[in-house]
Formats: sequence, C-alpha cells, structure tokens
Amino acid sequence: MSLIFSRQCEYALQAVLYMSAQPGSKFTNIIEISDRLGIPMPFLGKTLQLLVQKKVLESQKGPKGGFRLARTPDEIALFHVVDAIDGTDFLTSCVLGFPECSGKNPCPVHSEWGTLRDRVYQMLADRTIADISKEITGSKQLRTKLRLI
Amino acid sequence: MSLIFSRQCEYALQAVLYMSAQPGSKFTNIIEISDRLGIPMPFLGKTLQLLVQKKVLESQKGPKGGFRLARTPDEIALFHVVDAIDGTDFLTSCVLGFPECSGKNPCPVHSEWGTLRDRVYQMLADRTIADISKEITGSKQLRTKLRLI
DNA sequence: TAAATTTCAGATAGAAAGGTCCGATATATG
DNA sequence: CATATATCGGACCTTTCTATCTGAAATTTA
Repeated sequence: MSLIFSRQCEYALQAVLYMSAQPGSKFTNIIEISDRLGIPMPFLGKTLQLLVQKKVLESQKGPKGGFRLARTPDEIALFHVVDAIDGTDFLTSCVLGFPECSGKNPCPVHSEWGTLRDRVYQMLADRTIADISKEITGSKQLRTKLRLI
Repeated sequence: MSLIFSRQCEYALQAVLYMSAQPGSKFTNIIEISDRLGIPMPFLGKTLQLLVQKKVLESQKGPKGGFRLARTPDEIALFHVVDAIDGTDFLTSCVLGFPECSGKNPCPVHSEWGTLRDRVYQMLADRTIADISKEITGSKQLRTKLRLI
C-alpha cells in the first residue's frame, strides 16, 4: 500500500478539524469525537495526547474536560498537525528511497518530485484551521462529513 | 512516519532502474542487484517475482538466468512499477482519510490535493524507463548512485 | 547426464503500526 | 468531602510490513 500520511495522522487531522467546528473555547471529549468520526477511542486518546505534548492542543481532565486547540485557529496550520504526528521526513527523503539523494547528487526524479513536494508543503502550511473552519461552517456538505449538527 | 511509496516499492523502482542500465537483453541476477543496491536479497527476490507476475519483468532460472525487462524500456513507465507493487489507491483515496470523500462530497482540501495528485500521476506515467535510462548513462553521478561501473 | 546455478513457492520470524485495556491522576459538581 | 468524569501512562495484543530460511524446479554448462 502507498499513502501520504499515516492513519494516526489522518485521525489527528480529522479530530482537529472537528474540534475547530466546535463553539469557542469549549473542551470536547474523545468519546464524542471518536463516536462522530468513527475512530477507535483509545487510539484517538493516544493520538490527541501526542498533539497536547506538541502544544497543538490542550487538555483538561475530569467532568467538562476534554481537548481543545492550544492556540487560535489562525495560528494552527494543517502542517503543524502533520509535523506533530508524522514528522517532516517526507519533505526531504527521496521518493525512490536512495539514501544519498540530494541536490548535489540527485536521483532521476529528484527535481520533478522536489517541486511537487514544495507544493504539498505550501498547501499544508498555508491552510490554517481558521479558514478551513470557516469553509466547514459555510458548507452543509462539510458539516455532514464531520458529523456536525 | 509518512511516506509516499512502501519500502518494497522503492526497492522495485531502484532494481528496475538498475536493470535498465544493463546492456541489451541480458538477465541480471538478484545477487548482483541486492549487492550493488544494498537491498536484502530474499526480499528483493520476492519483490521481483511480483514484477514478473505483473508482466513488468521476465525471469529465467539457472546459470545465466535472472531478471530483465519484459518490454522495451520505452513501454515501461515508473507508474507500471508502482502499480504492480503498491497499487493505485493513493490516486483516489482522501488525504485526510475521509472514506466518503469524493467530487460530490469533497473534504476541505479535496481540490488542492486533487491537482497535486494528478501531477504525481503525470510524473510517474510520463517518465519511462527508457528516458531515465538515457539520463543515467549520460550522468556519472547517476551511474555512481546506481553503483554502475 | 551430472553438477552448478538461479528463480520459485511456502513457511516462518522480526519489526513497526494500529489498536486495546487498566489503573492512576486530576477536576468539576453535588 | 465524596463521587463521577475525563485524561494520562504504561503494558499488552493484533495486524501488516519487512525480512529470512528451506527445499523444489528449471536451465546452462561441462
């Protein structure tokens, strides 16, 4: 199988998007998130704990506790989530798997892949939770997808 | 970790590139390939067997046996190798992991990712073993990378 | 035809990713 | 203060991917 992000990273992105659509500074618990998004609950717990460690989310224990964004939505890009879970190796490692591949010593597809990789990075870095959140509230389809309302 | 192709797929791409740089219709054995490219031999064997089943390579047993391209190099694109090992799910599945994501029901990054995905496909489909092979023989650096000469 | 070489096929082992479980800890609320 | 509700931390299980091993089958060469 070939993919871009790990399953755990996909879960993280979905969960952060879900939380961004919640009102204000309310904490959302993993029971609700895992239930709505169909993500295994204990695994989601581990995943969101990682995001807390990386300062993307903050958490509170006990009743009314849960998780919420650690910063304002316009200060969190998709890239921050990807970085926290999967890291940034995909931005530098060779598509063909040559360990020595670099600008000075390029593999046969180095430059083509380089420009594509830059665009992936741009997309992830440009799109903040804030603008995606706005997009979600404006679209019934997206709300449905994230099981909102 | 996040990556594009599986390790097995990377091995396959490297091995096919290595074979393409070999003269004419000579069979190359896995001992030589795994040795030169630093790929575990038994695993490479399994991998190349998959490529034989998918008609990308052909093989011959016994002395002077080994593997070689099943078609002329200009009839094999990188995509054929990727397809044989990893499949093509990465061309249709949602980056954020939403199972229901589609054109009619797009995720927040559906269209951006769509164009990037198309370019990845184009790169893999456009670049044939023939033109990469030409590039390799013309570049001392690339020959070194593939441990040729 | 015998021997050496090489792929092929299937079983098995090891490592990493995905997923579960349980007890401890913190916090809101009665 | 007691209780219920959450996250937290660690151990553990399962599945998938990566890698190894062994013996059989085919083919070249002497």
